Order: sequence, then structure tokens, then C-alpha cells
Amino acid sequence: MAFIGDYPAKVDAKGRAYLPTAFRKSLDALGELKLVLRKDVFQKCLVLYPESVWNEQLNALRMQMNPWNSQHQMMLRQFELDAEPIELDAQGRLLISKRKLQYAGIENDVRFLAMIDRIEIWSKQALEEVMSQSDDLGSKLENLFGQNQMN
Amino acid sequence: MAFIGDYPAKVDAKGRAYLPTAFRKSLDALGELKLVLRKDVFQKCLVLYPESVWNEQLNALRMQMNPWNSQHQMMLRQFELDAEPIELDAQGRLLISKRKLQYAGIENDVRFLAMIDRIEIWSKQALEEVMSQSDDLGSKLENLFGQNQMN
DNA sequence: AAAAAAGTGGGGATTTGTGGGGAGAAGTGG
DNA sequence: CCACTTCTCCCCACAAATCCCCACTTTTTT
Repeated sequence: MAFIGDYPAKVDAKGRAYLPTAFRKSLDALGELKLVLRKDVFQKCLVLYPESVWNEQLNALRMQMNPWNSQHQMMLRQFELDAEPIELDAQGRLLISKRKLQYAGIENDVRFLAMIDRIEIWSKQALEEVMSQSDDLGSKLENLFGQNQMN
Repeated sequence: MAFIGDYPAKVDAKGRAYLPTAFRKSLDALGELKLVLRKDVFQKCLVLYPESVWNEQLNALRMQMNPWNSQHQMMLRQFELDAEPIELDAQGRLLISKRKLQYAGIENDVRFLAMIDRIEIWSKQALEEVMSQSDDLGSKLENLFGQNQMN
């Protein structure tokens, strides 16, 4: 299963954003009602996981860790930090907390961006900035892929 | 079953903190009324166990140890030592003893952090410090996930 | 062109989170 | 056993966040 594409949307004064129908359809095709919203680790953007995807990740992590190993515990913390469960309201919108809006630099315009089994939420400007900066990095990536014959 | 995410909260002058609703809902979905609060073994933070989880934990320990081994007895003592049963008050708050507040360096702002089947309580600053120190550990985690195609 | 769905906005009840007063229990020292 | 401080817990109060409901615009479908 995978999400596809990217869509613009507005965030209103209360911090609500309409989840694009394309994504919502994918979600309730899978019967995924619950979501988890989290700050991204590297980028100033937010990541929206279907609950099942979140749980898979958590499980994968748990399988690998010894519950009494302090470093492993640290990883788990890192993972749970800045995450929160989310549900859509009656209009199909999600409410984003102030903290997260601020972290991602979101004011009005956002973009929902498919990332295989999860969805990223970017401030419009932030995304454009990052994208323009990484143009040549992009072609480097393409080269890399070409060499590995995975393309 | 698992708790998810983290939430900020305040501790008032009396040492009370509101248990975030997300967690409280998980708790009474499970019918867990009683909790156990303990100092963490590794970190300067507190750990809140649902009573059943606490009991499991104790059992797991007991299975591993020889009741006539004095060192093992010592471990058990240590484990019980800084633990205390806790219930929520009528407003859904828990009262944290002075000793524990001090141990965890808590003054005003705390964060409740999900750790699968238990909840950690951190002083806001302490958590930020620890997290910033373990940044590279964090990327190791991400690498680990990447290599295992679990990302 | 009409109808339906997608997307945006706002009012207002309700819940969540925070704070404080103060009664009663519990612990302390004489 | 009694005064006294401290701790615990109930109640009330209030601001802010959240959520339910309705309305309206824009786009898509029929």
C-alpha cells in the first residue's frame, strides 16, 4: 500500500487542515481511522502515520531491543518524542498542535506529501526552500541509484 | 497495548500534575485504576506503571533470581525501594512526592513520555538536555532502521 | 446547469489543563 | 496526649484548547 502525490491545503486560525481526499480514501480503504502525527527527525516537517504503520515500526524496534539496555531505551524515547495520536474531525480535518505548527514553520499554506506508507506535512515555503536547495543533491542521488542498478 | 507520544504539562506548587487525557483514556480503557510511580534506573526521570505492568515486571524479575542469593535480594530491595503506589485525584491529577520531584529535577514544566506499556515523567529541561546529547545516537537508530528496510 | 463533493471558515458548547482555598489526615516534638 | 506543621485530597474557579455543528465557496461530476 502506498500514498501517491502531493496536495496543497490551508491551515485555519485554529490549526486545522483538511486532509486531501486522495489520502483519506486510501486511509479508509484500509480501515485506518487512527493516525499518529510526529515531528520529523531531520527536517522541519511533520509526518503522519497510519496507526498500523506506526505500530509496525514500534514493533520492529522492540524486537531489536533489550528492555534493560539504557541505549536502547534512549532510542525508544527518541522515537516516541514529539508524537501524538490524531483523529480526523467530522469534516475530515486534522487538528495540529501549536507546538508542531511552530516546529514546522507552518502559518497558512501547507503541502501534504506522500512518502510511501506515510504522509509528510510541510509549510509551503519550507518545502520550496528545501527543494530548491537540494536540486543538485537530487541529481547526485539519481547517479547513485543508476550505479546500483536499482532504478 | 501501548501508550503513544508525549505531552507537556505543569506541576503546581503542591506537586500535582495533570495526567494527559490521551494516557488516561488508555488507562481506563484497560480498567487500570492503580498506578506505581518509581525513579528510573538509568535516567533522572520517573516512571509510571499501570499496576498490572508493575506486577509483571516484578514477576519477570523474580523468575530470573534465586531467592536465597543475597545479591538478588538486594536488587529486589532496590527495585521496591523508590516505588510507591499512586492514584489519580478527582481531577485526574497525580501527586508527586517531594523526593521524587527533586530526584527528577522537576520544577514547573514536565513532559509525559510514552514508553510502550509505561509512562516516563521528565523535567522539561532534563529531557531536552539528554536528547540533545544523544543526537548521534538518534541517527544511529535511523540508520539501523534504514539498513533493515523497516523505514 | 444542476447536483454533488471537496475544501474553508467561524460560533459556541464542552473538555482539558492549571491554579488556589481549605478541610481533614498524618506525622513530629514536646 | 496535645499543639503544630506538613501532607493529602476534596471542592470550586477559570482560561485555553478541542470538537461539534452549520454555513459558505469552489471545484468536480452528471
